[in-house]
Amino acid sequence: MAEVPRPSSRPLKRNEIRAQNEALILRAAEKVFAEAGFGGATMQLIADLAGLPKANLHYYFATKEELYRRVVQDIFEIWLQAAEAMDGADTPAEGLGAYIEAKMDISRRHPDGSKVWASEVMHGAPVIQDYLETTLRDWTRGRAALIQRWIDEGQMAPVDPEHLLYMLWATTQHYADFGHQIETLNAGQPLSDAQWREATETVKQIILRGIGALRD
Amino acid sequence: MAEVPRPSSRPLKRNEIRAQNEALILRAAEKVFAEAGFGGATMQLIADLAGLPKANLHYYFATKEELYRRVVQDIFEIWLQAAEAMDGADTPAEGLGAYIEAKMDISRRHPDGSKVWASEVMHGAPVIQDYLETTLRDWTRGRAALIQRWIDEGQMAPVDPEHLLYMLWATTQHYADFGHQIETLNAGQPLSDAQWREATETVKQIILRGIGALRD
DNA sequence: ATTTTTATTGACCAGTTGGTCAGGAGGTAT
DNA sequence: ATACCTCCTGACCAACTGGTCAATAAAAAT
Repeated sequence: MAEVPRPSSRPLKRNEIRAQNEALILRAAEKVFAEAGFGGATMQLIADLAGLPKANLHYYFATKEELYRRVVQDIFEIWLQAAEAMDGADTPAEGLGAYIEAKMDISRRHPDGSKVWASEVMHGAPVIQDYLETTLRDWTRGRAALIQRWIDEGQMAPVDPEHLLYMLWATTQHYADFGHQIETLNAGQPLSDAQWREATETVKQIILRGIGALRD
Repeated sequence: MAEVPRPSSRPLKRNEIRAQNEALILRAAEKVFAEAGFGGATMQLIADLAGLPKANLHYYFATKEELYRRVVQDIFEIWLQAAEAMDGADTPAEGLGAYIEAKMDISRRHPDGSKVWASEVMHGAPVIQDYLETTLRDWTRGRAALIQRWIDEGQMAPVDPEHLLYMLWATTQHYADFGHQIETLNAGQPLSDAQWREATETVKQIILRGIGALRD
């Protein structure tokens, strides 16, 4: 594995050193955890990818699990932020369309984070169970209520809001989590800009039409 | 972990012993691989769950990887078989509807296998890459052609067939792979019969309507 | 009955892993 | 300058892992 280069090499202040090394380690950890899973990842691999001695990792992150937890939290934060695209929209087509676009964009830009999250949930969420039960549950309830409002207003068909949300998550995250499979079926090539656009449009079209949010 | 009991305890012929122990080990392995990932799974854990000494596992499966490969192949076979539900259908509503139902059923009955597959693909398909490039690629091409035929016949809207397939996989498998998350959001309870039916119907409705395969 | 093949298992091993630690280097404040 | 705090790292270790093996039991074939 090639090392991740440091952004620059001018003299560093202490604040910067900490911030920079943590970021460096987190980036390497995200990749290694995504590729090998928690159990398959080793601190040595992460250290090599970050270009630091293993002992240095333990200086910034006491345990492998602490490092892992940070990686999982980071992707969760990114998703929460993307969810804001859904608020402030008047119509389902607008709100859900923007949410789909935001999540597809994240799948493209943070495939490793998505995989780590998927892996964590698949294994029973041993380290982020509390997030599921608090933040995620609240978030889901709120958005389900928003969707229900749209249904009550006659702006979309009466579908179960939670299952609709699951469908959005499943479909968008699939492009990150199963990216390798998609790439293999795409003649071994990563999706091009145009293909990502087509994927996003297809997903939007099928779902928005499927819930009767498109006038046609 | 509690042991998986042997089906019966009458005197066994050699054929039966082999078949029974392999099945016993495979079932335990599927569960452990699903819960811990390949790297996190240990032969000792699998042995304990199967109720056999670890050395006995190595008698039937030479290496951990060989055992793992068998687990992955098994779920793949199950999915291929389910795909036949799609053939012989005259309309997209019929064919895709049956396929969705079959895949939802598998997600419910074989959640562990689905997770192992997902994990394998997420980590770059190190042991089943050839399957992706041969069987899966051929299968996908064939079904995409079938969908394209439906489009050409005017039986459904012109959506990209491959992205539609990805959407079917993503949505149905999500109920297995992210089952823990769904359960957590469902007040910690597994989905009931009625909830599984509602999930299946919601998925079918949104997708079939989304591709214009439902007359309404 | 005896030989041969298959199945079983406790004990063992070499390699790897997460994590520790003492000692030193390098900024920062006084 | 010097005392102090943060940062760095090679060497080390106890625990665990996949896998081996020789000895034994059980069944099948002769």
